[in-house]
Amino acid sequence: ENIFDRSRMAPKTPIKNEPIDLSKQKGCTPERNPITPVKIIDRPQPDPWTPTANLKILVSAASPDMRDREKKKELFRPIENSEQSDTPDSLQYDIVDDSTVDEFEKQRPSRKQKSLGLLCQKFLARYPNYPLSTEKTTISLDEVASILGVERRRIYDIVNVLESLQLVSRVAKNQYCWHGRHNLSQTLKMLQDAGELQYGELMTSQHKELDLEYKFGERKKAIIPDSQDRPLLDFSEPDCISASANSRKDKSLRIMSQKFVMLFLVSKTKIVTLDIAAKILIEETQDTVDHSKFKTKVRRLYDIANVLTSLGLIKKVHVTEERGRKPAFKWIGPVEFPENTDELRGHSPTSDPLPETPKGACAQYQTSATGKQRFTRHASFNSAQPCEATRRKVSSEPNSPHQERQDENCSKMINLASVCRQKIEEDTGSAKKSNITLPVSLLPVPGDSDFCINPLPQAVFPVVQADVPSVSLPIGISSQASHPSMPAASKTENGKPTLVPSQPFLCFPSSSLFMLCGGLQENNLSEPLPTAGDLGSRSAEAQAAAPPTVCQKRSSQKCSSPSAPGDDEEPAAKKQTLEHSDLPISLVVPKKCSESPKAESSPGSGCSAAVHLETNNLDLASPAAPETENKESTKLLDCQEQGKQSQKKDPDDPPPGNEHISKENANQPFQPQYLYVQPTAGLSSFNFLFSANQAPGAISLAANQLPSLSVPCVMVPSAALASFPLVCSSSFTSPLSPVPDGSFSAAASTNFSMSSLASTTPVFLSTTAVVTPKVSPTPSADPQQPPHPALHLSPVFTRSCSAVKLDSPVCMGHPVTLVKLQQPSSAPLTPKSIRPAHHEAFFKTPGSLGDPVAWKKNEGNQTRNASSVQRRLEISSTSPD
DNA sequence: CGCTCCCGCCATGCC
DNA sequence: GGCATGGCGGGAGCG
Repeated sequence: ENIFDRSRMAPKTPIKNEPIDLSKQKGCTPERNPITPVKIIDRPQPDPWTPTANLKILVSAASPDMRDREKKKELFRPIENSEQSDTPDSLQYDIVDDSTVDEFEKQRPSRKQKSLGLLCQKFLARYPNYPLSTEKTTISLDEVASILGVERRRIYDIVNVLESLQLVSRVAKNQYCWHGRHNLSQTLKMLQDAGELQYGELMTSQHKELDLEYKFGERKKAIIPDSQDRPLLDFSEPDCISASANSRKDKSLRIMSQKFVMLFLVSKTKIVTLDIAAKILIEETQDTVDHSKFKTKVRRLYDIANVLTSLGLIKKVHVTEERGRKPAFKWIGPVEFPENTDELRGHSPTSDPLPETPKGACAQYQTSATGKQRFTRHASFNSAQPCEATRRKVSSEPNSPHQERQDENCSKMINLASVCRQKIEEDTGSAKKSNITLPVSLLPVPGDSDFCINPLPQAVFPVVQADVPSVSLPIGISSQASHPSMPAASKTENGKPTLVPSQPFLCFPSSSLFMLCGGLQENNLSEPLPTAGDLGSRSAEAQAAAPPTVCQKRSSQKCSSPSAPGDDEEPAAKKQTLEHSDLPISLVVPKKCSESPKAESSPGSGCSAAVHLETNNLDLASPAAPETENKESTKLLDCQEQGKQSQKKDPDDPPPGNEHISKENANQPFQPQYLYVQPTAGLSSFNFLFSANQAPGAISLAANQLPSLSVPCVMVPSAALASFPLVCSSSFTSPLSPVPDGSFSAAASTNFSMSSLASTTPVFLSTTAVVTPKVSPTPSADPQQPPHPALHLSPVFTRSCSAVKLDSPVCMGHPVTLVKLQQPSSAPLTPKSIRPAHHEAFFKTPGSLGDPVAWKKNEGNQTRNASSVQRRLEISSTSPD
């Protein structure tokens, strides 16, 4: 009763201050009153009588029904706020006073009730997820604001995020059109593609790297390739197209939202920590990031995250790292977007992404963009925005057909994707740069050959011939299971690349995939190794080739083939463990591991030291030492992969006991092994993998440097590898001591096993991706190390190595994960060093590749276009810090 | 005390 | 100048 009184009285006096215990109230009345206007809540002291107030009241009065509905819905909604439902204060309150319209505020509904997330839910509750195509729902910002009882500003926050996913589109001033989720998957797909381009490399390393990087200071640059490229972008302006000016700023929330989503889509683990996201999103970069800026970004991310959470696309989780627990969000939305064929389809140069794409916008977009500057992925991405901006200008016209707009958007996005593709293609073709990840689309089906044919072949062959891939490493990919060996050819489902038995090489288009199994033809198939799982999480499909026999088919699926004995998955464990939802996830593994000495065991190689280093990071899983390794190794990467798998299986639940699984895997002696060759300059885009299976001898290159000709190899876009942890192992046969990596590698952990053979043979491993990440850390950790360049695998390097060293020890590149280099680089060879050396190798080597032509062409550009890796290297080298 | 993130000031741009 | 948008960051709520 008291309450009532107050309320009544209240209207005139600002009572709000009074703290009333809502909880009490709640109890009182269930909802009786439908009518109460929700809002008004806090209206401040200002008199109730203000014009606005009246307006609001009127509005609310006008649509009580709606309100009710909304309320109810809210109540029912589970969401995180579920608790609130228990204590639905605000709502309840309203109800309570139904009698009093004024209701002034019920006292403040706790902060939670005013949260953007809840507000967004309310907002979403008003509109159907899948509206009939026929009906077009327009949203009036003012109306919604008043109904929901919030200021418009808040509505903008929601709408901007929704707009980034195309759930709504702006029709005119103050008006938005509700599209619902019909296009959501398409949008996500586009974002995913764009994300791969943009952040593909990152993915792999993801957490670790990022962490590391920033820990060390290098951070973003290294991480984000684009930034380097494009100078301008950032928010600043993309020059977009046609038009007009775009106000850059404006869309930042939208852009941020898209980028944020992209990060999830690209992330293997599907978990993105806020700080990492913030760092990545702060494009600018390099410099220090001012703390304030960072904070601001984080605030914005919370805003976005709240909306995405309401949409059911992400959920909050915590990641436990070395440093402690960090807030993070996990993607719980759709992961795969099957339908779009476009992507898959290839990228014919000309092809538009979508046939349907409406007009010109796209075309314009592309052209303009292209013309203006080289695209950077980033740029491209941004540029899209501008378009929107443009559109917006126009928007004021109510007339404009919504549909078109939407289409435009879509088309824009698509265009972006296409543009990116093109760009990539170009690069690829030219063999320039790099490592950039190729979008999946790039490699179409085998049939398409465009892709394969052009670029690949050339590049490939030469390489082989020229020298062997210098580095061949057998790599074991932790991932999935091991398969029994299989013939080379395999392909993936979608037409991903395939191996043709006859052919020596495989091309994998997408970054996603990866499993490779090299079948060695003659070489010694002898033991075919099982292939690895795919790395690419999502891509399970992608797969690999396996040694003859077994795997051929795995095509699409991950390799889950039977072969994998239970383990399915990736043995590797990442250190992280994901917990389902709530639980915190621990990314980190015990640090100790790093120290773990076990690894050292590798016998004889001169390089042992080097190995060790790596080992730390990597787990070696050798059959022999599975056990030891297992533990740690498991930790490593699994998360990612497992996560993926799990996702596939169960999105929500992480695979049951990642660790367990991983262990199992670990146990298994074999992991697929591949040899990885780093991309040479010319080839930069691709990575070559050779099957590890082969007998060491065979592979080892024994005699010639080129032993391999016969060996089949797979080319993988660097990006793809990025995802992998890396891998190498020479023979499975004798494992070196496995060394678990203490560090967690976020992404990729892999197990390596070095076999004795390895010892004899020199192996270099490194993933490009890996490298990158490392780099940053490295420097920090170690002072620059001039030495080591080798790892790179640059062909040249390799060659030399091979020639010289064949017998020698193995040098491994780091796996991505490695984060830390805790170890002092005891070994000279350590991967760390990789970077610096690279440069030279990179640049100089062209010849080595074998693909002279391409190479040359590119050369000029190359510098500019240096692959991301290169860039990184450069950067790092250049700026140590 | 730190994580969240609400709130609203104020800049930007268009009309 | 007014209005629509939305960047931004102070500082409060909450655990």
